[in-house]
Amino acid sequence: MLAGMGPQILVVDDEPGVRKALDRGLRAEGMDVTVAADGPTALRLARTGSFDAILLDIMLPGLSGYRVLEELRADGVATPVLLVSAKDGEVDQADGLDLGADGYVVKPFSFVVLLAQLRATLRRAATGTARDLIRIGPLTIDREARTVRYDDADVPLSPREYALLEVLATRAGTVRTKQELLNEVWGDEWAATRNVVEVYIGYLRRKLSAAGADGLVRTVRGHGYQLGDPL
Amino acid sequence: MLAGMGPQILVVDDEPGVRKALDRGLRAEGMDVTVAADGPTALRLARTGSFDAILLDIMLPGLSGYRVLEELRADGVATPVLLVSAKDGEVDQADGLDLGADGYVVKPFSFVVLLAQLRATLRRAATGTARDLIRIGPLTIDREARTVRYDDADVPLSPREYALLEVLATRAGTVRTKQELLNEVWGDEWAATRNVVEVYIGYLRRKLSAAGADGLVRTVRGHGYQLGDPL
DNA sequence: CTGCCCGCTGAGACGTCCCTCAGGTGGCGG
DNA sequence: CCGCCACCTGAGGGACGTCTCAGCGGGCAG
Repeated sequence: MLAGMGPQILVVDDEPGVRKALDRGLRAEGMDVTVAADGPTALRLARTGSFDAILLDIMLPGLSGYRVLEELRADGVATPVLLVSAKDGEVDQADGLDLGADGYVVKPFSFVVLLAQLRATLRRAATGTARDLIRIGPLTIDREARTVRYDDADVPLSPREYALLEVLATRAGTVRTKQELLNEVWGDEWAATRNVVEVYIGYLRRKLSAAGADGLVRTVRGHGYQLGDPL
Repeated sequence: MLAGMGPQILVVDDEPGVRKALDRGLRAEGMDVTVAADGPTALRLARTGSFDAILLDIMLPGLSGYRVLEELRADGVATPVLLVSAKDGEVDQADGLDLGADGYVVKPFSFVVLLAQLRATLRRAATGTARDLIRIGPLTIDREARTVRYDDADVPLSPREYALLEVLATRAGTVRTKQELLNEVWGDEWAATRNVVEVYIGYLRRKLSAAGADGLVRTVRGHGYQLGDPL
């Protein structure tokens, strides 16, 4: 694999082990990798605008990844950025997506997952497609990565919970009956089942509430459920 | 939502319940839906070429979905087709992907999953991007849907198993050491662990073997593992 | 041929996800 | 105000995914 053939990737991380692993893995995928260990170096390199994507760790000594991203965007550099956040919730005031990030990966990440995100980002950039996001106030649903964020905090959902939330979110403000939800989330041939929907609404509320989102899913007695304010 | 505004979808299924559910669900997403209950009708409608995508059940009375797809492609109709297969393995001689299908959904499907596939298909068609597939002989890995097929049979893998296979497949024919696999599949900060890789290689081999693929993953004693024939 | 060591595999512990069931609670009609 | 019924919730069981461990077997070096 010759240099200059593949997409140019800038990897920014302060841990040498992570840098090395990403370097090797991405090169094996035919990408050209440049590494940086700190914020200022990352900024200087990124400003050249010669990269197709940037993998940016948030926890950096001196200048946080958020700040790097912010400055880049302020300078008009539009290179796609994938934020890499530390394992714990990594609460921060600024919403990375609002700052212009193109995706998140949460440590510890499997390389395959990171690679999928990176490829998706490159593909979007190449074709000029927008990211497939649903935004309802501070709630952000990423339909491609199947992740949910509230106020920049990750909301970990099981597949079923995610599917239920997505269905509710696609028509936020309208009431969906339990039967509709059963059909769309659980499948078609569900003969007269139990109160699965109620239980999962409960799970969803609990997890959303833990992330600070209370009252998002409201019950319309005798009709069904509804996400967010009525239309 | 007015007709004519969204993507035109043709839904072909012989079960009225499924047709109705898909019709409602897709319309709620802003798509324009036309339904057909049998193969000949589907063919007639699809030949008009006025659809953006076709959801095609394989089990159809009279004319199977495979045949419908085959005839369409023979007629030069390039409309993207998503095959919907019955719950069991649905073994068939013809490889749907070879016939020109753009994706698979296995019943019973959650609507959210089907929708994600459909949206991806529409996006690809709109931007002219190719599907992200890895093919190694009769083995097909769909990196977008994270599914694996062997000889047109679905190989169900757990996330870990899939990740391991994908990493092996990205450089088929070359030997990957266990340490590399650990780094790329399990993550970076894995201090001196046990024989996880060996165990998962075992799982992978068992599942691949159950699908008819024997000897795909070979052991290079003292070095690591390798997918397929040496280069 | 023989012993060592790498790799394989079965068993099992542990967590998570999915679903059911049986009460409890609170809204709303009468 | 009272009772019914829709909804909620805690408890629990079964299935699955993930990882560890211990013992076995077979390749390969000596």
